[in-house]
Amino acid sequence: MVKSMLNQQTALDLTFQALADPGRRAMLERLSRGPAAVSELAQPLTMSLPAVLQHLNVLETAGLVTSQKTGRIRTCQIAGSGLSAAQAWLADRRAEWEARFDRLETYLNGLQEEDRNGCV
Amino acid sequence: MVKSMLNQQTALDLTFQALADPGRRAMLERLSRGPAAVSELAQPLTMSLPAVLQHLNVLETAGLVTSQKTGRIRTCQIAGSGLSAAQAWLADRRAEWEARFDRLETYLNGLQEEDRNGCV
DNA sequence: AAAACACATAAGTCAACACTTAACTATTGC
DNA sequence: GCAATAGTTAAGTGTTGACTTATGTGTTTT
Repeated sequence: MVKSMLNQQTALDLTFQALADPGRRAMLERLSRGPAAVSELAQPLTMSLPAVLQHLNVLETAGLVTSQKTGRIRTCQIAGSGLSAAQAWLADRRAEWEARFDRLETYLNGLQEEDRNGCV
Repeated sequence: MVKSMLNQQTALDLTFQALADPGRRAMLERLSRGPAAVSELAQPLTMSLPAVLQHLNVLETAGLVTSQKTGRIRTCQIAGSGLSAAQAWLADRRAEWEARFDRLETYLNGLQEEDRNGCV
């Protein structure tokens, strides 16, 4: 369990790191609209093919993309599950923050109420 | 409009980059439970104070945290809006992916139907 | 006023990233 | 079989990132 927690933290590192690059995000955007070959992913990007391969590797290591090769063509697809860990982390933080925000609001409303009742 | 789009991409870069570090995520986790002073953020982390300040700077530049100084104490708080851009991007990708997945499923069901009807 | 506190800035180091070009390997089409 | 295609691997380079220590600046406390 301890190990899985550490792994999870590392997984989040890899995920957010992977998402931090605009080229990689562009690749993910393309893949979210359907599978694509490596050269298809490379086409809109202004970089060499080896560079694209390296980015692809980052995405695969992060579990955001899977690929398999048939013949001389490697077909890549997005891995929906990879995105959800990142999404969940963000949602958790927002939820906690908003809960705090709501409590603060309630507290302030309480103060206002006391004020109206002449309590100092 | 072009400029704002570029800025937004840069903003996502900064956001995901900021989220990629476990120390910074720890700081955000702490801040999602309420405001904190710099040394309070630093306390659980095994690094020097200047390092924490640098991380804090990254978080502020990414718009994930705000802070103001009163006296000799700088109080930091999470900026909920900063997280939402990242959340939105992830949600968009997932939505597109899931829509495609659903269409595929529908298509496969259609094939199965045809099969049952003896169509080849 | 002196000491302690809470942060801030500077400068330097070491590793990780994002590329590049060059050379190589397996398919596929002719 | 030979050439073109699609991807792969290796090695090198410049930049950025994550720290560090040393030193400096206001602000309280005593």
